[in-house]
Amino acid sequence: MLDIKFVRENAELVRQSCRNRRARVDLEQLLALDGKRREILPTLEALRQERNRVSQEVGRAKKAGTDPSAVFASMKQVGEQIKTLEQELGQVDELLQELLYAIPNLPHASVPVGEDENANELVGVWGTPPEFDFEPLNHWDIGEGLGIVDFERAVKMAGARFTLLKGAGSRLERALINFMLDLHTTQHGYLEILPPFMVNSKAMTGTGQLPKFAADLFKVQDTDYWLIPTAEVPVTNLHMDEILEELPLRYTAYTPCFRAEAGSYGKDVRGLIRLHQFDKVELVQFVHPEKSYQHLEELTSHAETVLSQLELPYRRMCLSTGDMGFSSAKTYDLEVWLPGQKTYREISSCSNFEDFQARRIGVRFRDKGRKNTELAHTLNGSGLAVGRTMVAILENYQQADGSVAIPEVLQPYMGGLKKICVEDK
RNA sequence: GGAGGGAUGGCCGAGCGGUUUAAGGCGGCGGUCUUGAAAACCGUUGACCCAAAAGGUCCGUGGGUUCGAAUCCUACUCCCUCCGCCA
Repeated sequence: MLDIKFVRENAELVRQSCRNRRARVDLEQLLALDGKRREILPTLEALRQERNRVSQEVGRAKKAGTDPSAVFASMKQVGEQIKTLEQELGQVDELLQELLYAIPNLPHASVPVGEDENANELVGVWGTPPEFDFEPLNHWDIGEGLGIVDFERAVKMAGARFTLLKGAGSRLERALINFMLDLHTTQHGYLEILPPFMVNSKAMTGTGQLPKFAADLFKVQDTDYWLIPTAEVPVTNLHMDEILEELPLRYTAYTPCFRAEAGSYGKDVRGLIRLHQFDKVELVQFVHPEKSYQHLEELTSHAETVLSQLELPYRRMCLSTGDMGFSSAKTYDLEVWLPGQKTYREISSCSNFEDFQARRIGVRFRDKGRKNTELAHTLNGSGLAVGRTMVAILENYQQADGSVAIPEVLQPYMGGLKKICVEDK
């Protein structure tokens, strides 16, 4: 959520930003409501001041033994006026809030302006795509060939966009989770969190999934519980309504992620790329506003370290205004090379939300020795999407005989296994 | 699921209709004393709205009663204790 004061004073900038982000927002109504609010407030406060003053007088009179009841009739009217204005203000506030919630974050000046992903900017490319002396397979053919992924049975018990892993596949997933968590906690200074996998509406609103994107989420019937679409939600809400004493704070969390994937019919229907449930290790930071872009570089490099340690070729993109997430001010996507599909695919998304989420969640901090509180900046990034990392390993490490080599750093997590062959299933 | 108890400032905790601009304590900060520290003593110390002052809001959340609500009524949420069930 943007600061209403900022919107008021920079209406044109906000209008342009919404246009660049392809968001339709009724800014005129918002500004009109803001004006109305600022009209009501002084009147209301003057009346309340009057009521406070007279009430004190009544108290004093009663104590002194005189009869104060002469003012009661007129004060009753004041009370009624206050109630009327409060109701009016409440309605204005509610609508104002609703409109404010619908405005996407302001993109950082360095973000390329553009319609969609075609306007994304290539930041850099790392690693060399492997050469094969055979035609590399898709990960679903490799996985099924090895018997470590079962697409059909998962569909029977759950439906489309669900899969299940078996044997060395399950273990590889588990190995990846542990490897990533260990890397971030021991090398990058993150504290591991194991959060709830369901959260309430307030938390979903805090990070920006609600109220606008309910259709992308799964909700538990007859409750206020939503399945988390990413660990970003519980972990960023960790410090709801708190004044932090020390920054930066770095958290990492493994969770499954649940996404309704509404509107993605026909996209990535095969394989492990787009599922209703997938595993992810997330990185979240709470940082000082002056340093949040340094931290974005740092956090992104932490995600990149996972890729480089796994020796997977990847590139970094800076998302354009049209392709960025609603709450983000700047986002880098890391895209891993997939030889079976001969393309780069998103495996991590690292964003600086500046104070957009912090304002909704109420995360502030106080500089040592300072009196005022200030909103913290929040960031997060995938470090990494585990299922897609499995895809990348299957495709990049595939061998002519149908087996898949295990990246060296994962071998300790696989009980020393160097290669998944058909007989290992 | 049943019965009972509770929710007050960073924490503990008083207040149960009118100088509450929320007592007191702990913690934090500043000072006195000390070579330094501790102890002791003195002072100070919530958030939010408002450019600021003045002022206003906030005692779990919403609604109500009243001239006036932390205090009374009401609904909801959450927490605790006991019973039941249970990995």
